[in-house]
Amino acid sequence: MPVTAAAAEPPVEPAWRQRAVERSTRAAKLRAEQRVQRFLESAQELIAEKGTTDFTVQEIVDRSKQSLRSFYQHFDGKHELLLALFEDALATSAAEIREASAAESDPVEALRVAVELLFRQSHPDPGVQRPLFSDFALQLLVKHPAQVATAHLPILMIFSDLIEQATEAGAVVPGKPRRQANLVMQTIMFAAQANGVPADSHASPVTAEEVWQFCLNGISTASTAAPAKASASKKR
Amino acid sequence: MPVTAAAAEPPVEPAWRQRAVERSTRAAKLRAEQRVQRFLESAQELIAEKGTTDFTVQEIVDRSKQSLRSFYQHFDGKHELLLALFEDALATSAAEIREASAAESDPVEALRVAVELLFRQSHPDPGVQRPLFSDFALQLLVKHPAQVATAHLPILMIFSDLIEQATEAGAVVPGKPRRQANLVMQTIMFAAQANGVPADSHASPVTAEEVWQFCLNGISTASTAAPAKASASKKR
DNA sequence: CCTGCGATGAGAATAGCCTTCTCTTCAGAT
DNA sequence: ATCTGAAGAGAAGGCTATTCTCATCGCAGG
Repeated sequence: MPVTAAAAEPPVEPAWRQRAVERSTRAAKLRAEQRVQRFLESAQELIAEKGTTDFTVQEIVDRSKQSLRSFYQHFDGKHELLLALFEDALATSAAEIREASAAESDPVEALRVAVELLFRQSHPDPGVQRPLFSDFALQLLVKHPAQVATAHLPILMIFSDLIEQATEAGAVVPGKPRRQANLVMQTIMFAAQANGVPADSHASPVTAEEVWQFCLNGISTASTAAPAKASASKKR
Repeated sequence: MPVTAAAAEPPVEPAWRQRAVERSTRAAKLRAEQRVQRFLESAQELIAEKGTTDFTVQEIVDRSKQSLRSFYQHFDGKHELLLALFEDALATSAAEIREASAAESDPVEALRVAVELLFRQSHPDPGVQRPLFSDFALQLLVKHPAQVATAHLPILMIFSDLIEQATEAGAVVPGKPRRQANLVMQTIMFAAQANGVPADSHASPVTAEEVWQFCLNGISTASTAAPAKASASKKR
């Protein structure tokens, strides 16, 4: 078994060689990225058109005028492609939320704006489907929770920040912003998702306003430290 | 085209014939139910063993010592079977919750018990997997929300009742119990589900206690009617 | 110009599933 | 005893993702 040559040996590796290789490589990398981009765009078109992530790999390939061979050269599989789109969508979403909430001076208002915007974004709107937020996100939640957590991170951070600011402003009692943000985020996203469709007639969908009130109250006194030996009811 | 004979004609339909047919039928129905039962039990065993709903129909068939032919005679497909198990599981869950909470005299305590029990039940425990609550439930949520709503109904009722009682006891301010119950239920179930696995190391799972506090506060002042022109922050 | 190599295209082949179909067999009702 | 409908056995169909084969193509180095 020979010693690993290309692992970590800058001293014996002539710099010119590296540069040469790098130059050779750059062009190829660019082409590859363009191909990847075409796959991604085709996939997004299909999602927009079919309102589902149930298209076939073949469809992506056909639409992007490329080949299966190439697809699997660039992606580990359909799953990886969807994951890429998913993270992208959430990052975009996060950016929008951050921007919208930054426009508010009052911390509580900022939080409210963020909550309502996220609610709308997560809502299965008739007209503009967002299968990446429903379809795929839930699948992912079961099979690869860690990836979901990663993808949620940007949004989580925003809410964490907003809650912290609201706390500092004295609008809500101190708690653990990160954990509170977690609960708030999940409540919003799932409530929007689960109540998006009429389902049974006797249950009208939950509104953004309701979710907002629920969450605001929810974090207003979230005591987490107390061991609470079932004596929670008589605290204070 | 002959007139429909067996549709709805009690007057011309001799009673003895009905009884005769009924008698003929009963035995067959029993046998059918036994077969269905065997399928269901085999499926549950598989779920318990594999911790997933990803078993094949063939496996169910083999284990139950029956045939594919028979399986599709009794179920519309794998989906229907899972749905049956799902509803059953939730109904059982509901019964447990109702029983546990009924043991508490204080309405708030009763609600707390219910929340924590549902949380535990929805939690992907290492050891006792409950794929019906995660795996399948989420799939269903995307494709057949109405069926999920139906299956959730029993549990929803319980929480609705509990909240109402707590309200009457003056423990929480009046709101819309049904809608509040909806939010509470979803928050609990999804929080348990999403935070069951470690995911990323920097985020320790949410605890039952946290969820309880969050929900209790959440419904403690859920004003839904007021247009709330951002004046919410200065309540009381 | 030529040559070799890695990336592509085109599409066949593989594999895993659910679901349906055909052909028998069998149990129970009349 | 016969007839009918349910059930067993297993092949066949259909749909996908994924892999494999072979022919091309673009391009950097000789």
